[in-house]
Amino acid sequence: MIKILVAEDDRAINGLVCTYLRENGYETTACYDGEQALAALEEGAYSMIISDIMMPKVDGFALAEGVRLTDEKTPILFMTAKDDKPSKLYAYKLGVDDYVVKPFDMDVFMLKVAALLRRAGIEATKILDVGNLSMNAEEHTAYLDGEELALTVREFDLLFKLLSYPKKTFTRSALMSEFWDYDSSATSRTVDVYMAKIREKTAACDGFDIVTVHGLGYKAVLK
Amino acid sequence: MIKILVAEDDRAINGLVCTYLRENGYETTACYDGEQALAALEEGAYSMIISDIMMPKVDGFALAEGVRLTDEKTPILFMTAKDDKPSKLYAYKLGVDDYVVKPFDMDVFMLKVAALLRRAGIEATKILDVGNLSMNAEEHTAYLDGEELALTVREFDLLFKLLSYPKKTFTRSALMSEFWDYDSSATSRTVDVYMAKIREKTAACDGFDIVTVHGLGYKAVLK
DNA sequence: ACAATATTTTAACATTTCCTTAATATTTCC
DNA sequence: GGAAATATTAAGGAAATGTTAAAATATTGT
Repeated sequence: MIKILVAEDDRAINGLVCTYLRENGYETTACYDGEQALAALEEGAYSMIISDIMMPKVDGFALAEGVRLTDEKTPILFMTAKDDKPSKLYAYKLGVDDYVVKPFDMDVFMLKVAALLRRAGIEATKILDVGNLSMNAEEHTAYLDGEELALTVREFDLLFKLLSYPKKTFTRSALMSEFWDYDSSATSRTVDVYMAKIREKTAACDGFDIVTVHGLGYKAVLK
Repeated sequence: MIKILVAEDDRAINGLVCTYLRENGYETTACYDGEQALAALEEGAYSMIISDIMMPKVDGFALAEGVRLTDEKTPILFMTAKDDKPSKLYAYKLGVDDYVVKPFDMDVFMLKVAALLRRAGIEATKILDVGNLSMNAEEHTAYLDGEELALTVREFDLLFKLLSYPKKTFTRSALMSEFWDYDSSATSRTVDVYMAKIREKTAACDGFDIVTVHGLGYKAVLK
């Protein structure tokens, strides 16, 4: 059973969204300000968070920021009247997954919800911020202290994967089967060379370390 | 994700149990009487049912009886203040798998839950908490009082195995056939050296002891 | 199509970590 | 007390990983 938290102070819109979600088989919890939402999140586990930006007490940005402190994976969808670029950029920087501008079409909205959930099952968020490093999987770009950090495709994929699941150890074969062609005959030692490369290029990163787990593989640990 | 249904009318106890379960990686649904529990069971599939005996509307016995009409497998664990023999006998007769008497120690309780799931053939949680030691098989990490405890792969595997089946004695050959290559020529004495290592590294653990069973092998006992 | 450039992969050697053994000390069981 | 099992330690060797450079392969620009 998929539980979705809906934070929106306009009760008419909140009710409408919840109704649609329930009709599509989701379980919903309605909150009418950010404070309520944070309280609800402490109570139970949710598969997704849908939130307005402008809300009493705690706004959507603060809510998203609070959630991302402890939870990098749960998809967050913003629905808002603010169609300005700075708000969008700020939202994505906070780790929000998607952004719909009111008024929106409910059918499209439902498709977005489904897509986000699907992706959450497979991959984490598209945007990653770890200390002074920021990665964007959509654009395949990385920024270190605001400066673009040149990473090759393989380097990017490997680093993004490790940082998407901090502390989780990945074996060389797991990484290779994900990023290398099926018929690739490359040695698993190739991964080692990339880790050396990544370590060298991210030496100035202050948010994490690439740690080798002897006998298993590699992991990223936040610090 | 493993979903567990918790049926208990005392909301404080229900909440406590759910919190612990969630902290150990399970998904929980709280019900406050037997009727609610039966309704929830019709709604979705659960890997396990934890229930009080004395509850409003439909009591634990009736709940277990109802479940066993159509479902012989799902483990049922009773937690109750009734420590009388007739109740226990009746419970086991109905097909209840285990029975804990309140008040109970939460760490022992969690191990019981893990053991029941394992016996039912349901892949257990990857998280193990015993006293001040916490192990995560997914991350292959161990924490002692919050500090990371460095364990090699072998050490981790052996300790995790012993703690997964507390009180069960493992022979050296059983452990070696599980964690060593089949063509490994290592002496079974090697296990002894690992036990010494593990004992040394877990000396500050307050939840268990690694005990030698003379002539057989080793086991972990909770304390 | 070609050269220039960038990326990927391999291979060789250096280094580190871990596993195993063996020798000795201690405990358990009869 | 004595035999067998287990505890303890340190050291040699095996295996895994780090590092570097060069070869192989892709990619790009002209």
